[in-house]
Amino acid sequence: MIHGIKGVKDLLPEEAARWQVIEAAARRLSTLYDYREIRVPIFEVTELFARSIGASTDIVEKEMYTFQDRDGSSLTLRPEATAGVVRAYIEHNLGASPTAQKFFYLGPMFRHERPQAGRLRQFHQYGVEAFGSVSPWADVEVISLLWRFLSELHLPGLTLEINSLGNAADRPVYKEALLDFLKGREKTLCQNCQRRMGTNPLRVLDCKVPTCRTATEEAPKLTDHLSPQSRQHFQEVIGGLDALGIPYLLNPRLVRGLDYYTLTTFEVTSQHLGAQNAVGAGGRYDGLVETLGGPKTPAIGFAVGMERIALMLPASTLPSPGKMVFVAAFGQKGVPAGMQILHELRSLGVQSDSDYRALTLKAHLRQADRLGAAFVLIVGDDEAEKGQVILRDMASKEQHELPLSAAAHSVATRLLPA
RNA sequence: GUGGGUGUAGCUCAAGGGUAGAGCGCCUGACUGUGGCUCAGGAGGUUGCGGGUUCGAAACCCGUCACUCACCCCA
Repeated sequence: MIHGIKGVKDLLPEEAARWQVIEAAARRLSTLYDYREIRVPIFEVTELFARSIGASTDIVEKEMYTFQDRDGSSLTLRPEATAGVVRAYIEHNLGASPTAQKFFYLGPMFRHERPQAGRLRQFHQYGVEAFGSVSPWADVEVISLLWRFLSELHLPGLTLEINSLGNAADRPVYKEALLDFLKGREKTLCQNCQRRMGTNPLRVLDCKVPTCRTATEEAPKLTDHLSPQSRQHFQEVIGGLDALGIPYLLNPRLVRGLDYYTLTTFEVTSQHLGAQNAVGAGGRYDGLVETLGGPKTPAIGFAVGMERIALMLPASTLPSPGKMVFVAAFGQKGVPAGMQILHELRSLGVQSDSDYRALTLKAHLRQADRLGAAFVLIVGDDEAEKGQVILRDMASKEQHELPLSAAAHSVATRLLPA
């Protein structure tokens, strides 16, 4: 038997219904905030991701699905969507538009990691990107949209954490200061952190090992090393969140894994997930458009993991299924008559079904019950000959006869809102 | 890439060397043209796969594959 690829899952109809709720909320709220949908390819030239995400990040070093095209060029299944959106923004010269360019996207991403709870090799993200504004209010808007989206889905136990990484000039200065501090206590750090000192010292702050946490208790804080401009930007973002009543936690240890982030970074976590507890995250990336060959353009965005949201989505947010009509058609003359009614019902916009395998009335009614039909139209040979059908209300068991020609219309007016 | 856990009926799980079981689901009948509920009956298994130990293996050993959780890292 051929089975699916490790870490790549099928969404069966029952679960797809949950996803539709999530996707509908994403589209509705994005539109409400005046973000427009953008659809970019799920694969791009490898270099795009290497340049944007950062050549020395885990994603680029060991997690990308990269393959050779027939002409020998290297292509990669997108591990995230920001790079592709920025590429499209530059390629179509969207920055030339007089209005701010704000986009949202929805779709699959690919990373070759060992699967675990809330982490798959093909996973799905909803995200937004806002180009063109340096204003802290752009940061606030993006965070506000993220928070509203998660709130409207009634996800439990959420925490919003926020930090500033400073601008491109601030970071090297801080990195230096942090390294000086860490060198003094290298021995007390875990193996991982000793390695991180060489690769990405900022991540040492993010370590969960208790001894590392205490060792870095006194570490210089990123927020203390911000330039006045960076500091002011951060203060204004915080002030904006306060003004809108969005609850947050300042976390000076919050460091993000992608190289392109600058200034504001944020992350929403939940206590109701496993070890992979980040529901959504994002930040500002003022240098990325320029890095990829576009005009100097400030930008900010977020991405949320749909699988992680689906894991937490309470049953109460799921809509109840619509009422459907089942046509129980059997016998030489009953079947054609029933199929005619089924066709009419569907033409009138009534959700309806039949079962071509069922040969007896009993079998039909059992199927109707399983499908949760509100009404059943019974058409056997007797009814077909009389030109009548029986309408059965499944809940009350009440039945009455209708003329065959008027049956579909009669049921439609009964079910559809006037 | 590393480590732990688990693989038995369609599903959830028992049986821990001696005849493979339960609940749910499915099928049939009671009800020959009326669903659910009840009752009676029935079908369904190379115990993931390959080897080994043993008179005898679902169980013990080795290998392998799959799933799963965690590390790294991330949404």
